[in-house]
Amino acid sequence: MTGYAPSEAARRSGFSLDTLRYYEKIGLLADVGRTSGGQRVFTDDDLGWLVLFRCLRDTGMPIAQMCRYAQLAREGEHTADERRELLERHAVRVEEQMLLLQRQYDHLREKIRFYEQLPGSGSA
Amino acid sequence: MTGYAPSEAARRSGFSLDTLRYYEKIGLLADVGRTSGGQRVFTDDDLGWLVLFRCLRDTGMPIAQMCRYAQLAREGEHTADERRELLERHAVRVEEQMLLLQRQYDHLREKIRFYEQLPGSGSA
DNA sequence: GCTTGACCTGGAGCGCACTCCAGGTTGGAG
DNA sequence: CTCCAACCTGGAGTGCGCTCCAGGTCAAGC
Repeated sequence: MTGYAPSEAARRSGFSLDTLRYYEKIGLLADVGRTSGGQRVFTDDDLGWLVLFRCLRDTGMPIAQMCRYAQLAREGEHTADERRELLERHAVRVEEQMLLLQRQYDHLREKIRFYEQLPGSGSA
Repeated sequence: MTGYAPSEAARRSGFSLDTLRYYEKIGLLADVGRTSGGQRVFTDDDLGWLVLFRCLRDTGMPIAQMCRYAQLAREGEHTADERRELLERHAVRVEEQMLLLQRQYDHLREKIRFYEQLPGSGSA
């Protein structure tokens, strides 16, 4: 049960201090420990959550949906199915996103090739 | 030189009418034709630009950068190199984005597999 | 000629996800 | 004991990219 100072948690998760506080304020990150003086102490478990949030944010999940996921997890084991489904649906959206990104990347590369082969055309 | 009504341009480009007007207002789309009565008429050339903007937006280019690109194109052939470089740098960022997305997608799939194999654990 | 749906303008408003701030507290190093 | 960097709070502000609105105009079909 190692404890991490806010700055350390920020460093490890890649979120800013303000973002960590914000995530706690909106209830995404719950029950973060405190010192007697009121300063936050993040556990390995908190860090695990942050790594998950990093993954979900990087793949474009809205914060509201992450809140829902976290809420379900807090409610206990019986929500495991719903949580899995939520992640599965998200994964499908990510697949679509990846396909679109690949398609548009190909367009972009084609456009660049056009510049390389026919330099100087002013049209779009 | 076919002309398209705003609603048709919106349908073909996937941008909303408001977005088309917005793009014109900020100078991203310039010199859009008008009827004698003041209603917009989009040309195939305009549509070509919109398709490019769609590509750049879908790959995450900020609007300010698209404006810069469009501005350069308007300045003439001598900016072709700069335009190509701008697109190239963007393409590199897109590649990084695709790698990150793939990595985080893999994490997500791993997480889902975990739910499928060990249903019911409450931790993150 | 009249109707009606598509279009026009300038400007305000929105949703998201932070980010910053002022003014005060904490706690480890020396 | 003192110092100062790191931390705390509530709340305001920011940046982006649209999106919506009111109040009016246009133009194609009947």
